[in-house]
Amino acid sequence: MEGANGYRKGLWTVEEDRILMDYIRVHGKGKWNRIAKVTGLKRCGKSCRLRWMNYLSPSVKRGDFSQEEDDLIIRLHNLLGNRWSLIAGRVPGRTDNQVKNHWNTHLSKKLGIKKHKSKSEGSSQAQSIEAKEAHSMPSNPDSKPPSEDKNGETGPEVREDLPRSMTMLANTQDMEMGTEDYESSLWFSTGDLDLNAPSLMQFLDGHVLDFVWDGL
DNA sequence: AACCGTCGCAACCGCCGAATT
DNA sequence: CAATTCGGCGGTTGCGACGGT
Repeated sequence: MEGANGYRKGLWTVEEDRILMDYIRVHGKGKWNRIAKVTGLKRCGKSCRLRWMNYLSPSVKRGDFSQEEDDLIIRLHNLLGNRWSLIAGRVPGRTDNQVKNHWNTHLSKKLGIKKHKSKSEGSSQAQSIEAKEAHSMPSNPDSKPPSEDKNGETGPEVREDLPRSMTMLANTQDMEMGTEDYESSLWFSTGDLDLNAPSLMQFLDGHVLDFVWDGL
């Protein structure tokens, strides 16, 4: 159970959880590598951080994903690919690990998406779409078709205040989300989508969530 | 009841960029 | 400025739970 460096591995015990929570209550988050020294906990800093972020943090929502969360994740994944931390940042109470697991175990099956083995292919583009479940997406029979937009707007809107790529992003709210459309909607390459660019981050913070919710 | 295969989730690993020394 | 440390991310693995035979 202990690695060569003396750190424990595997599932956390109740006692370990308690020690970690006590530490964070007193010292706050961060300085994860200090925890082992300060508390005697035989866990590396990374493991402590992960345990807190994915399980112990009071902001983490437990339990099944709702249909709304599923739809939101599907749409965000469609936009962002496997940027789990970005996606999770826009699904309240869910962690990147939760979102990633949920995608890999439930949603990718639901959508008929196969994972490729190859690591180099990365991102959502590494995934192929099986035609068998075409038009099953978003698999919620109650979900409103995009055409029933709240404003009754029809057709893509060109936003002149945004770069072209942003406009295209924004217009994805009007996508028909059949599986084939899902595939074809992956219009960007990871190179096109520089998520570290401040403009895009501002865009995401200010816009994406709005239209994502509107589209549900 | 025992065995076996599958599933789902928690945790680990390797890598990278930022911050610090 | 180089080396080291730290925090974060995405991909992958390990294992317990569960269902079928």
